[in-house]
Amino acid sequence: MLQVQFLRENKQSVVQSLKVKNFDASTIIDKVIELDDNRKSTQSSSNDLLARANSIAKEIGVLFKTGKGEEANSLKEESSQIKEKTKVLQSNLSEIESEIRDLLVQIPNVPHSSVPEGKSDEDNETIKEVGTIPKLGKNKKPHWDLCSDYNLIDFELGNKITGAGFPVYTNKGAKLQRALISYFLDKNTGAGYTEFQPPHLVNEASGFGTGQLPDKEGQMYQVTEDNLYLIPTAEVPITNFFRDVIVKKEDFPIKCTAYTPCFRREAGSYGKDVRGLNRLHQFDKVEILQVQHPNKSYETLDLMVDHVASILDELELPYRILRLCGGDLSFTSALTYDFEVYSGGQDRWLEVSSVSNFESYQSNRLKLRYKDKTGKNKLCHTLNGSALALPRIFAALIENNQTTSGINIPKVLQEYTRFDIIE
RNA sequence: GGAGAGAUGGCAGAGUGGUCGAAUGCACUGGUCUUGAAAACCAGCGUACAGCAAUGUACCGGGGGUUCGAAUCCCUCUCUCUCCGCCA
Repeated sequence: MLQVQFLRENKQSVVQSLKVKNFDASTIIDKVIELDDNRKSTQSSSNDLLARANSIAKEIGVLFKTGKGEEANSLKEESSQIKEKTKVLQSNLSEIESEIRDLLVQIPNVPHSSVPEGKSDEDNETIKEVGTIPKLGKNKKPHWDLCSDYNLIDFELGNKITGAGFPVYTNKGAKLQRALISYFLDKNTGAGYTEFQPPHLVNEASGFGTGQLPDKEGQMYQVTEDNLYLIPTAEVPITNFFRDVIVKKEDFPIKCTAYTPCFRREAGSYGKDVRGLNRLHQFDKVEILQVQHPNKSYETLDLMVDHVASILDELELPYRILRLCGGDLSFTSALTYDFEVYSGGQDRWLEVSSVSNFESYQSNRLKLRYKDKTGKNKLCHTLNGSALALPRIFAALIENNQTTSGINIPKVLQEYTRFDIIE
């Protein structure tokens, strides 16, 4: 959510920048400012009345103390009239405030100046491509075939006990999964991130804090009996650690990492995108997240990108880094780099990480602030990314490393898996 | 699941109808003192909105009510704790 003050001061540039996201902000900003003017004047007349009512109450107190209670009657009369008036003003005010809020949540975050124009993922800008596309020959298989050949994942069993999109990892598949989680967490903590194990269910307030609620309610699994939601990403619980928090500026940067399963309803997905591990209702992910001073957040974004890249380097997976264009950039992000690995069995790029700077967009909603030099509270910047999402890494690893004699495990994982080949 | 207790500022903890945005202690910040530090002393120290400012208004878990006036009384919701039951 953007701040009204910010919109007032930067209307033209905001409108201009949001064109990159294909969003016409002009009318909505005018409406917000108009409502905010209205808010100010309503609040100020209400405050004047309340001030009078407060002083009447004090006067009456004095009158009663000095035994002149009967002189209070006319004051009481005035006070109850004031009460009528303020009641109306107050209800107008809360209506105006909720209208402003409703409008503000419709305005996406302002994209960073480096965000390229574009309508869809086809317009994303490839800024780096690393590694070589594997040449697998014509006997190559996609991961779903490899999974059944080598007994790594039982999709049918998952269908039986839960449904489509809930795979059962078995044998060396389960071990590889566990190895990846440990390896990712070790890499992240090694880079200074503090490890957390958050709850996998969150309450309504947390859903609002990170913006899943009220709009994207349909994307989350809900436990209605207790009014809790299964997390779609660790970002939700971890970011909400910082809801209503004022951090000390010497604490910057705050770096968190967590492994969690992620639950997504993925309503409306179909086709080759959902085959095998490509898109699941439950999947594992290790997330990294930082809270940073506004002056340093872009420096931090670069560091996070480098960090994710170093993991993919070690896994020896070919990957490319994309700068998302305005049309593909998420609602809340100012700048996002996507990581895609090449999965040789399917011959396609798979998104495995998305690293974003939200600037103060999340912080404003969360009320996550720090005290600046003059003691004023200012909004922090938040950033997060996957390091990394498991299923597509799993898919790319087994597809790219398949040989006629088995699937080779990259060196860096072997101390975690305790085997170097799946036969 | 049953019974009870509670929710106040960063923390601890007073406050049961008026001058309480809230005592006191700790923590924190600045100053005096000191070669330096500690101690002691002095001062400051919640958040939001409006305003150039003085200041005003709101907030004592959330919402509603009674009253001229509510942290304090009433209703309701949420959460936490204790005991019992169940249990990894």
